[in-house]
Amino acid sequence: MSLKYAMLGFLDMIPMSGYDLKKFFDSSVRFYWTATHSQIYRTLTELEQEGLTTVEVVPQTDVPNKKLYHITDKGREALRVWVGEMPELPPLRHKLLVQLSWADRLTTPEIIIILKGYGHCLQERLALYGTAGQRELAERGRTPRERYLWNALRDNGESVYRAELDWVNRTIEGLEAHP
Amino acid sequence: MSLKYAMLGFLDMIPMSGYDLKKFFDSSVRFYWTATHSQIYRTLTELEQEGLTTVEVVPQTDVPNKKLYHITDKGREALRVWVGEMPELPPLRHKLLVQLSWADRLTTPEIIIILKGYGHCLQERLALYGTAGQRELAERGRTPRERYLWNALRDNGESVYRAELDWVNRTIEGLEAHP
DNA sequence: TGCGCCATGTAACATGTTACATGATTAT
DNA sequence: ATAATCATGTAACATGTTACATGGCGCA
Repeated sequence: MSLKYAMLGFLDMIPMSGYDLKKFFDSSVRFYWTATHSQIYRTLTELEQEGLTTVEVVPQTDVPNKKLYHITDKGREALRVWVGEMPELPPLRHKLLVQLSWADRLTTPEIIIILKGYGHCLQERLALYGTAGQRELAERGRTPRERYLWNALRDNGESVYRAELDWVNRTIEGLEAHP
Repeated sequence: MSLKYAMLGFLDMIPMSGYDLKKFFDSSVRFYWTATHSQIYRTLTELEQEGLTTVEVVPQTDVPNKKLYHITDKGREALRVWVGEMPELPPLRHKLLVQLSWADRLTTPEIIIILKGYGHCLQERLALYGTAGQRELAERGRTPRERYLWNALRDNGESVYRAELDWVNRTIEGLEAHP
């Protein structure tokens, strides 16, 4: 369900096409929700059928036509209700941790290589959070409170990834004592 | 794919039924992978078709018959290979963060209620990590290194959830300055 | 009398991924 | 030449959830 409302939120900022939505997902929400273009086009059709959006076809010269999706009042109301729902812990599906569960089949250096690989991914992600582009995104919020919330989202990602990076380093150190 | 190998790992400890597997998932792996019984039975059929397991039907009196799944040599080899794969960041799908993205539609007290609700979930989860049962689980590892790894898994969960809990409290404090 | 444990499964649905499919324009 | 950008979509598949279906035993 979250995808639907993530999309509605974007459409409530400004009407856009599936192609535009994909770009927004890749550039801003990438860190806590992802979607492929197949999923986005499918979901746009559903949103329209449910009356949460309407479509406007914009003819363009030279480039293909664009279908601009506008949120309806019903869509805005549905979004408001969903945003107020009680949250739960996201169901974790952490491949690395499953691998480590059964990693006693590998040598210690092999396990360390895997952990280092994961640490490298974490560092890349953290570097992205630090870029100017990501900081500016939060400044596009429409009210001071929205800007505060968007910065809090970045803070969440940074904190969690940093905690995992510390854990990776701790775990490698401990492993070196297990030959 | 992870589910398949999470199951193979359990079957390599001791042959068991789908019912047993479900209990193991609920009691030990629950924190970083989950599965419903439908999924487990479906996957067991697949594992058998791929020759990674064999089945032994154990007649029982009074209770329904049991199908014990045994891992094969091919299964053990497939597990070893999978465990050595290079890890990636798990794709995050964090409903709370999507909600917060669009939460400017709510009043500040409403947002704080949601954050507090999430903080409550985190505390419950952290309390589980601290119980004796969870500590003992790690002690069932078959080698010192496996016990070390299983404790590291618990450490990962604890660290990440604690980081999120700190973030929740920080964010609530900051929000109280935004009326 | 009703609930939880034991133990299996199927069916329908929702969600997410990958590959297939088209086709013009612009930059290297 | 060839790749990227713009812009749409479908088909097949993989994965995950919920509801339906059965049936005996032991406990409160």
